[in-house]
Parts: sequence; C-alpha cells; structure tokens
Amino acid sequence: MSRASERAYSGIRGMILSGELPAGSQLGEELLAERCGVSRTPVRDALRRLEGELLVKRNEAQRSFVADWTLGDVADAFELRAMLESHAARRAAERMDEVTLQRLRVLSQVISRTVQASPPDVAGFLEGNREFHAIILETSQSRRLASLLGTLVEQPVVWRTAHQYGRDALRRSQSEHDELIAAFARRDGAWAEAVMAAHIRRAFHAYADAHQGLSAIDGARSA
Amino acid sequence: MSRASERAYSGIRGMILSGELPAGSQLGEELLAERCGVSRTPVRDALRRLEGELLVKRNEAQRSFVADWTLGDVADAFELRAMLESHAARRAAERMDEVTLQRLRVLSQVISRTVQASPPDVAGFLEGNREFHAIILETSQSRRLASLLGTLVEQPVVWRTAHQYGRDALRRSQSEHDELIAAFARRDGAWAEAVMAAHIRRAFHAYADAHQGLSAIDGARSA
DNA sequence: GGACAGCTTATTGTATACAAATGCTCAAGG
DNA sequence: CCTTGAGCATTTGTATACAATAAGCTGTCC
Repeated sequence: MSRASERAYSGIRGMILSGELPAGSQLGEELLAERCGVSRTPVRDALRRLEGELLVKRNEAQRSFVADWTLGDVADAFELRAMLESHAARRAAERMDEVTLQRLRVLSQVISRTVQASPPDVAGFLEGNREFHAIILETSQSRRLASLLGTLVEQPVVWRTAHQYGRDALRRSQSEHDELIAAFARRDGAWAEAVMAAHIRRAFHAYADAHQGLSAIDGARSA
Repeated sequence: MSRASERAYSGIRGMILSGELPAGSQLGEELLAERCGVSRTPVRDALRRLEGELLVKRNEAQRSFVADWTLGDVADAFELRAMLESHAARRAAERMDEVTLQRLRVLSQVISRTVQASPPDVAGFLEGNREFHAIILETSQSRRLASLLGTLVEQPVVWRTAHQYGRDALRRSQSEHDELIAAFARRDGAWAEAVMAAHIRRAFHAYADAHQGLSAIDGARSA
C-alpha cells in the first residue's frame, strides 16, 4: 500500500486496538483524516479495509463505528481460523517439498531460541510464529484460502493473547510446531490438519481463560 | 452502496463475467470510469471490492487486471465454499427454530414448482436457491462466517453452471434441500453438514464436467 | 404536552485537479 | 548488437471542493 493509505490504515487500526477509540464510537472521516495527518481519501480506503476485517461496522446510513466484539465473536473468529488454517496445513502437507521443509525446520530452531531466552523473547516468538504460519499458507497454494485468512484479523488477537503466555505455553506452542513439521515430513495431511486445529483451539482457550466474562476488546485493554 | 459506486461495481463485474473484458487485460481506472459513466473515485472503490473477491488482481505496481481463473482456482473456491457452507449448515441445525424451519419448508415448495414448470424456471430456481442458502447462513449466526462467504463469488459460478442443469440435476438439487430440512428438523448438525458438503461438491463436478480442460472464465463464455 | 414538519447542520459520496510513481521509448555508448 | 540511462507518457495516489443525503433541532400545530 502507498504511504498515506497505509498510515491511515495502521493508524486507525492502532487507535481501535489500543482502545483510544472505544467500541461503539463513531468514526468520522474528517476527524480520522486529521488525526492521521492525511486527507479523507486514504481514510476511506482504510475504513473499507477495516470493515472487511469486521473491526469497523457501518450502519444503514453508511456511518462507521468501532465494532464491539463479544467473546462469541472472538470464538467465531478462532473457530473459522482453526478450520481454514487446518485445511491449509492439510494442503501444505500434500504439497510439501524438501526445501520448504528445511526452511520450517530452521525457523523452528529460531523460534526455539526465543522461547529459551531469559526472559522469553515474546516479540521474536510472535514474529517467528507469524512466518511459520505464512510459509504453511504459501505452501498450501490456494490464493483464495490466503485471501480469506487475510481478512481474519488473527494478528491482533494473537498479539494480545501472547502476552498472557508464560514460558510453558510458549514451549507447548513450540512443540506443536515440531509436530506439524513431523506431519509435513511424512506428507500426512490428516495429521497436519489435526495438529493445526488443536494448535489454534488451544490458543482460543488461552484467550478465553484470560478474558472470561469481559467483552473481547475491552477485556484485552484492561487486563 | 450509493448510486455511482454500485454502478461501477456491477458494471465492471458484468464486463468481466460476460467476457467483454478478457482475462488478463489491464483495467485502467480512467477507461472504466468513462465506460461506467462515473468518475475514478467510485471506480477505485469497485476495484477494491472486486479485488477482494479475486475477480481482479493487482500487480506489484498497483495496476489492476482481470484475474484469470484456472480450473484449479475454481476448484479451490468450491472446496472452501463447501467447507464454510457445511459449517454454516451445522451451526444452523444447532440453532434452528420452528419459524425458520417453516420458512425453509415453504421456500422448498416454491423451488419445487420452478423445477416442475415446463420449461424449468431456471431463474426462479436460482433465486430460490440463493434465498435458501441465505436463510441457512443467517441462522448460523456468525457474522464472520457470513462475511467470508460473501467474498466467495459463488454466485457467478453458480449462475453459469445452472444453465448446464437439466431438469434431472435441478430435481436432485431440490431433493438435497429437502434432506437438509430433515436434518434441520432433527437438529442434527453432523447430518446437515454432510448433506451440504455433498450438495456443493456435486455442483462443482457438474461445473468441471462442463468446462473440462478450459480455463474457467473463458470456458464459461465459449461453452 | 406531544408529534410532526421544515430547516439547519453534520457527514458521506463524487468529481476533478494535481502529485508521485511506474513503465516505456529511444538514443547513445560500449 | 546489446546494454543502459534519461526523458516522456501513462497510470495510480492524494487532496480538495462541491453535491447529496441523513440526522438533529426547533418551532408550530393539534
């Protein structure tokens, strides 16, 4: 994306996720433009993108508001992500080649080091985790699947849950990565699918435990 | 959507699906604006939407082109749609109420009449089919699922395949609707999921048989 | 006192002008 | 003849002005 458009997108997204713009508040294009230091045009682009990700909703009169995510909505997102990513894992296993497998093994080593560091390098872990999933998605060779998963704003949710992670949880996540690699090495699609589904569903429950009874975004902010 | 924006969207989409704009051809914003009788602003909106639906792809320099769908891409779309819609059917079964069930039964009757007409009322069938699926999606109560399925441009593909349908195929489709209703009546999520998966996978094979060896969009046009 | 109509104001939609970036052409030099 | 680079043309990105539309408010009528 171009400079102003990207600035508007990440700016607005950041303001929503940080809670600076509380759930339900109206998003006037002019105000956002001013706060992001761009004109209304890129702001409109950004709002459309965020609407696609369901971070922003629009009423019948085309006015935009910060969406209020219930725990149920987050559960939905995780459930769909589990379904789509495990499907991606199955396809990736069926299409795996040695070069990619080696890349995953190396990456797993890197992630392993972030977990073992004292204190654990959570940012590094998340970056490695992100790349791990990206490689799998790429190997699944379905543009459409990639497109759908792109709209599932997993990243902010993952980001917030990861801060709840202790070293144990990180280690468990790491061992699931290794099991995925084992499944890929055997080209066992069903195995990969099952491991990935478990991987993501566990992440959801870690999230739910941390935010029990609170609305999703508010909960993450005040926790 | 507002008037000009909608005009641009449906205009460009129509030009792509009809083959007026062949796969791979560049989509200059200015040209499209002229042909749709609007300015570049709504054209840009429309291109973003179409890009989300993967009917349009953009190269690294932000130029837009008509996407060329291979049979594999279409297979991908059907596979994902089967996965998501069967998930929706499962959720719908688990959340089904008597009023909705009755609506589906009535709608099934209406669809049945379109099949029995001479000649079969294909347009009416498709409209009924669309509404049938929409009710299920609504009953599944997942905004996110609805959002994802919305980006799967099933409609144009369904539309084109339906013209291949003879009365037999329409009748089979109809009987699958009735089986879905039976599954809903028993609140049997697994049954509903299985029937829906079969329903959509069959539709894919009808498509594949009709367009064997041809690229998807070209094939549909020249068939 | 309540409800409704019309006006005022706020907000989004559209068009257009201009800026920036990309690709292309053509010419010059190795 | 191929390569390379500069300038030009084309295309997209951004800003801004204006138009359309919806919301809110006020005053009047019942």
